This record gives sequence, structure tokens and C-alpha cells, in this order.
Amino acid sequence: MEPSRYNAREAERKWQKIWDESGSFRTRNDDPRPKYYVLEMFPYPSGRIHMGHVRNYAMGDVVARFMRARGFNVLHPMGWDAFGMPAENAAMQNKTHPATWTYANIATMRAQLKSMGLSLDWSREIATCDPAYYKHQQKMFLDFLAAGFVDRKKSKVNWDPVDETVLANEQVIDGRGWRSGALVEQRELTQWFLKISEFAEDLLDSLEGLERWPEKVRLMQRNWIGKSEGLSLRFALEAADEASEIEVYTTRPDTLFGAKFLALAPDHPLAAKAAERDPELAAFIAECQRRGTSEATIETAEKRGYDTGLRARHPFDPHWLLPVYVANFVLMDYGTGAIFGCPAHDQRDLEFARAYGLGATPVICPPGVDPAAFEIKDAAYEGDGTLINSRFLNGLSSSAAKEEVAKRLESVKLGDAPQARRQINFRLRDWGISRQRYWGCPIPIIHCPTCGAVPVPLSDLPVELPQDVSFDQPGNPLDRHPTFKYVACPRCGGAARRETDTMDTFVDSSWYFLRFTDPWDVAEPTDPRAVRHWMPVDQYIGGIEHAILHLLYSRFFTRAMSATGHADELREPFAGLFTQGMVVHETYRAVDGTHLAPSEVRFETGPEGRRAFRLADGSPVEIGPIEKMSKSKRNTVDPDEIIAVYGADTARWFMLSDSPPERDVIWTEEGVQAASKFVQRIYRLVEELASLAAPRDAPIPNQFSPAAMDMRKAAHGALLRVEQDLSRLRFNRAIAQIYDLTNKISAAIGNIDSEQVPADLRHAFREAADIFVRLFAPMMPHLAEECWARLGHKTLVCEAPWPVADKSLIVEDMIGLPVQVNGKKRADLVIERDADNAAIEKAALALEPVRRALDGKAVKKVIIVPQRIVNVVA
RNA sequence: GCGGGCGUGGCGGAAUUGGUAGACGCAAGGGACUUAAAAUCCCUCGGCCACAAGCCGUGCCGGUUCGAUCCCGGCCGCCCGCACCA
Repeated sequence: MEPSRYNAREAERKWQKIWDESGSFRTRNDDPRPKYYVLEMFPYPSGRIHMGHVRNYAMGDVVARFMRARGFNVLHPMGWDAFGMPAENAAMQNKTHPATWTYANIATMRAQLKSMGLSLDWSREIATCDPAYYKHQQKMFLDFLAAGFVDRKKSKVNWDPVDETVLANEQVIDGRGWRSGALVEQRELTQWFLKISEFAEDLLDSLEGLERWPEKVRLMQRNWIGKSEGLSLRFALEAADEASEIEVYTTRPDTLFGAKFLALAPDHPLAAKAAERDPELAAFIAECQRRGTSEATIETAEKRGYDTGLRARHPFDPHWLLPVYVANFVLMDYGTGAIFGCPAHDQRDLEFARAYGLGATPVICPPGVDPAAFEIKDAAYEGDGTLINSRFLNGLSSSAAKEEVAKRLESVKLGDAPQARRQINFRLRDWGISRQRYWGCPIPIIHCPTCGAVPVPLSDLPVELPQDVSFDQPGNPLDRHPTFKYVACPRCGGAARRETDTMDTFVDSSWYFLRFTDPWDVAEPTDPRAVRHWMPVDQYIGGIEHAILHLLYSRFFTRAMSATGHADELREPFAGLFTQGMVVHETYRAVDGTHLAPSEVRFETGPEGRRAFRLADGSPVEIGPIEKMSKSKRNTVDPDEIIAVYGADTARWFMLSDSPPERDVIWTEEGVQAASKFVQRIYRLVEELASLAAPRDAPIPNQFSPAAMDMRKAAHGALLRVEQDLSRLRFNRAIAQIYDLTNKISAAIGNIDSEQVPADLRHAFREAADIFVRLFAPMMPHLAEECWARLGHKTLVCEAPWPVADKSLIVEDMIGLPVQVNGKKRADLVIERDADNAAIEKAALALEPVRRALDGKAVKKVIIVPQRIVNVVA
């Protein structure tokens, strides 16, 4: 008889329709079961899904289906991060409206995701470009404004000259715009800011509690927030005619007696003042500013400065005068924009001092080093130690000296205030959200010449994007739109101008997970009851590229929403975070050096290894390095094609097998084919099982033969291990267990006389089959439904409960104990599980290989680790 | 430069976290079925040795331990963050 073939295409369509019609994945907020919220980072609707999406959403779906089977009320929603610049670029290129382009992409990608068979609650779908969504975002912006979380200030911004927009610091990579790649310029603009820095302390401290986050991500956030504890310290100036002092920030007050100079940022007000009477200094400052941040990395940061002629008095010695420089390496927007330089204990200061002949007196002696012999050569000593050359501080430790300096200077007055105060600084800056773009959420503000920045009245929300715009010139079309831009002031009715900047799209994604809890609410962004019920997200899954920005902004947003009554008492949005690896693929290069797509290459595997040839003309092809799938390298694989050829289950299975989920997975043709073969193998196996298994309602036999027991043990053992692995998101290991069980079932079937299968064995097969199908159902849901039905079930496997492992079956009467002699394994001992140590020792020593290894030597000791191992020490 | 992570067969990776190294999969080789191929099934598969016995083997060197892929110290290599933050 010809074994039947599983037709994935047909079956997948069929089961997707059935799931849809039965509403299996629709989630109700009033369901009494315990909740579980699993979420994958929602996609940007770029056009089509890629393999990275397949991997990400396959993982989330396994978690969703697994937790559903384990009795949880699972929330597993999907939406679209739909605002952003590609839509405008497309508009410019193809003369399509951004909305048209975006919604067409959403339609395509929704269909693609549906073809994957994801157990999503599509009734909660949201798109951030929908006025029904961004209306709430505008309301929250106004609430934040009222609560004091919003700031409008002039600030130096990163200006992307190609995209003609402002970029956040985080969006500038190596001095270039993260999207356009253009060199970023510095410009001064008035911008809207969200005051994330006010939450810096809490955002930092709360990282401790995020135990189910990768340590790596927590560390990255910690560094990004960049807390430092130090002293804000004022130096009096020798000539106290105009500005009388300079305030610096330092984390090393213990090195104060090693100070050789003060340095100001080029854009420090005092620098500008000094430049008024010194044209050369003005020229130096101008040069520093011209370089800006963009070239800082290109110029290997040579330390340069210019002496202002000012002299500052040392806080502990009014006769000790320090030169004041303007230096290119001092940043205006960190600390006070001024530093004191201690060349012996700061590498930058040392380089600077060497260039200008300022000397370097060591004041901290490293532990275990003779102070008399200690000198500074090429490297500053930045560690802690014992104070030297520091008058009253000599002999103190760094930390005691810091404390002493702080204490003394706190109690000394300079002018009306203490000369120093302890200060905590953060690297984290406020979040500039203004973007000079059309396709984003409008900022609901109207600028009135008499009333200032006036919030748009709630009744006028949403401020909708006008449809009639054109992209045939650069810049923001909102800024030249007659009726959008020119409006009456809501307060005085006079002629006013609407804010034409839109919000950074990271704002949109900073609260979508909250919106999912009750996306139907038209009046409010969220229903606090729904938030209380569903939040936090139990398992969030996405790419490591969002380790800082998206996750930090979301953590901030959640706090700000709580403070304004939109998120109950919630502070942390994501209890569990998992960052999955990328999908990578080999690259191929033709003789002319151009990249070739996998479909253009043919392979030959011979004794000399694997070689590749171009399909078109048979010319040799160089197999290049394995890299992230990208259009430019042409090493992408289209999920649509894969699903069309092999089916969604195969694609999902392959994406989860082999590589641990946090690591990159290599897409190979062999790998998909192996997955596809396994799908067929399962189908055939279940077909056999269906004919061998006892009916579902057959009575349980009183006794099981050894063969039947083996089958039962294999099934329950696999169940236990798969359960454990899936709980920890170790999909690759769960899959290995399923392969293993498959092999065991096949072997068991191969060993029987199919004419006469005893009832107990039939029962064991029934039990194993029902377990087996449910084990792979989270990964290959369509195939599982098909198999479940073939096994005679009338229910859906996606609604079936997870099987319960019978642990008593796993416990063996006889156990195998490896026996070592002097740490080397020599034999296996099979013995009763409850044998005592004396019996084990006796049996172990009696084993032939053990005696041979001992070779007559006296046994000194026998170490027995219960249920584990025996080690004979001779 | 600073911080973090990782080095296990031809390849992806397992190893109950101090207790049988190499599960499972891929690739390769051999065989069965077939006119043939595909598909399927069976066997072999870290190295040395003719089999067995045995020896060696988790990047390298050393240490702790009855026992180390796992812990400690020192090197080497790769990957990823951050980068003048005072």
C-alpha cells in the first residue's frame, strides 16, 4: 500500500479556516482562568514579512499555544508599527500616498502572517497610523504636558540633511543618520521633549527587579542611563571682574591636588565671553563647533585646547592658580560643561597635559606600589589607591579622600553658597520627540502669538493628518499645508499656527502593548481595569536591536501613563523578555564579484567538499561568509515561497530547531528539507499508530508487558522534558526530544507482529500517540490537528489540555550507574534503585572491567553519588 | 580603550550546571527495496589501533577536586555593546 502524503497546503488552509470559525484564539477579558500575556514586537509594515519575522512569531506562537494548553487565558495580539519614513520615501518615489502604501503593505503582511497559522487574536489588531489609535496618544501627550512630563526647549539637535529631520542621539550611529546614512549636522531648534531623565533613578533601580530579562539587556540599559555620583564644585577666578567662578563636575574629588588645569566646553558661556576679546579663541571655538559630533569619530579625537588667559584658584589654596582652557573634548551637555583636569589619573587629561606641557603629579598611589617610585608614564592611573602629594589627604584611601574633600568643601562658602555639593549625574538625556515629518502622530499644539503654546482642546482630538499632501519637494508637507497649519487660537481666537512637527515613531510603540488590553475603548487610551488584569506582559519576544531605545522608552511611558491615570499602578511593562537571534544565510558571489541569490546557484558535494555553480551558465560561484539576510547581499529567502513549497509547519519547525533561540540560526536548504521530511514521517507514523492504537474509550488494562511499559515510559519521559524545555523557551531541545520520541515509537512499531497486537500494547500506543501529537502541536499546529483528527478525536488539539505526565512511570526499578576508577569511566552497573551503598560498592568492585582497571591495587575509597555515579579511588 | 559574551566531531548543537562528553539533527560512507531514480528503511560515523582491550580528546597552559566542558588563575582567538559622560 502506498503511504499517503500529507498535503500541507491544503491542510493548513483547512485548519486555519476552522480555527477562525471556531474563534479559538479570541480572548475575552472576563475569562476567569489565570491570565498569560505573550507578545512579540509588532512589525513595521515594510511590504512583506521576512524570515526574522517567521522566527520571532513562531516562538511567540509556541509560547501562546503551550500556555493555552496548560490552562491559561492567553492574550496574544498583533498590530502594526505603521508610522515612519519609508512610507514617505515610497510616496516620493511612486507618487502613492503614505497611507495607501502602508495599508496595502499591512494587507499583504496580514495575509502572510495568517498563512503561518499563528494563534493570534486578530480582533485586537491595531495600526498606529489609525486616528483611532493616535487620538489617544495625543490625549496622553496633553496629559503628560499637564503633569509636567513634557518640555519645550531650544536645543542643539542632530539634523539629518538627507531626511531633513531631527534625530535622537540614539538614532545617530557613527555620526550618521541611522536610516539615511547621511552625515549628521548640529542645529539649534526648539523641540518637544519627554522628560525621561526625571525617571532616570527609578528606571535604573528597577532593572534589578527584572529577573526574567537577559542580563545583557539590563547591563546595556544601565550603561545607557549612566549614573555617576560626584561633586559639583566651584572654582573662584583670579580676576573676579566679570564672571567670578567656574563650576565643574567631578567624580574624582580625591584627585583635586593633582589638578593642573580647568577646561571648558567650546560652547560654554564663559568660553564665548572670553572669545569676545580674543579673536583667535573665537576661531578655535568655531572650528570645534564645525566639527560637531559627526567628525569626532573620524578625527581620532586629538586633544586640543586654547588658553583663555583666565586663572582659577585651587579650592584648598587661594595662591595656587590653574590655567583655564577651552578644550575640544569637553562636552557642554554633560555635568556643567567644565572640568578640572588631573593628568595623572585621567587618560584624556593626560593626553591634553602632554600636548600643552602642563605636567602630571600623581596623587593616588596604586595598592602595593612604592609611592616614592610611582610615576606616570604613558598611561594615567585611573584606579583607586592611597593618597600622596595631597597635603592633609595623604595616607587616606580614595574613598575616604573623596568623602573628606566633599565634607570640607560643602562647609566652605564661595559667595553665598557652599563651594561644593554632592551631585548625581545621569548620561540619559530627555527624549526629543519632534520630527519634521508628515507620516507620524501630529503633536496636538497650536502656537499663538499672544497665548503661547496652547493645547488642542480634547473635543478637537484627534488632530488628523490631512490627506491632500504632496511629496514633490523636500521637507515636511504639513509645514506648507494652508488649512492644517494656519488655524485660530483655541484660547483667544486670534490667528495662530499649528505645530507641524509630528512625534518620533518610538512614541507609538511605547504603549501599544497597553492598548492591546482593551483596544476597543473609544473614550480612553486604556481601561485601568484591563491593564490591571493583563499587565505586565508575561513574555515579550523580539530582537536585541531594541535593547535600549524601545524598551527604555516603553518603561518610561508606562510610568508616565501610571502617573497620569492611564496604566493603573503599573511601572514595569515587560516581566519577561527574550531576545531572539537573527536568521542568517550563506552569501554567494559570481566570478564578476556580484552577489547571487540562493535560487541562482547549484551545488555539488564531492570528496573535495561542497562547491557551487551558477545555474545560468555553469560558471563557478564563490561561497561567501554566512551573514544576516539582507537584500543587498541577496541572501534572503522569501517566507511566502517557503510556505508555498513546504508549508508553514515546516518553516516554523525549522526556525525553532537546531540553534538555541537566542543565537543566530543558519537557514539552509538541507535544514528545511529535513524539517519537511519529518513532517511526512510524523504523518506516516500517526497513520500507523491510528491503526494500532486502542480505541479512546477502551478500558485500561490491569497489566502492561515490558514492551508496553517501555512505550509508556518513553512517552511520559518525553512529555516531561518537552514541558520543561518549552517552559524555558528552549525550543531546540524540545524538538530534539520530539525527534527522540519519534524514533522510539518507530522502533516499537517495528518490533511488533502487526497481526496480533495485544491489548496492553494497543493501549500504550494510544497513550503515546495522544501525548506525541500534543507535544509537537505548539510548533506544528496544522499537522497536529490533522493527526489529532486521524487518531479519532472530535475536538481541536489547539483547545486540548496539555497531557499530564505520570512521574511514577519514569522511576525505574533497576537503574544504571556508571562506575569510574580514579575518575575514568570503566563500566556500567545495573542495580536495584534502592540498593544501599554497601551493596552498590560490592557489586561495583565485582565488575570485571573495574577489577581489570584496579589491577590488584588496594581500594582507598569508594564515592557513591546517589542515583548518579560510583567512583572507585585506588 | 571600557564593558559583556562565546570557543565541544566535517557542520548546527546536547550534556540534569561538579558526576557516563558528543543526545537530536545535518552532511558523509556502506547496504536493502527499485529496470533506474526519487522516496523509504537498516548500518557506520571524534582521533590513534587490525578487532577487542587500551590510549588521547571540550581553544592553549596551569590549579582546586575522588571526579572539571562546568569552578579558579594566566594566555590565544572570535562575536556583540558603549565610546572623549569628567
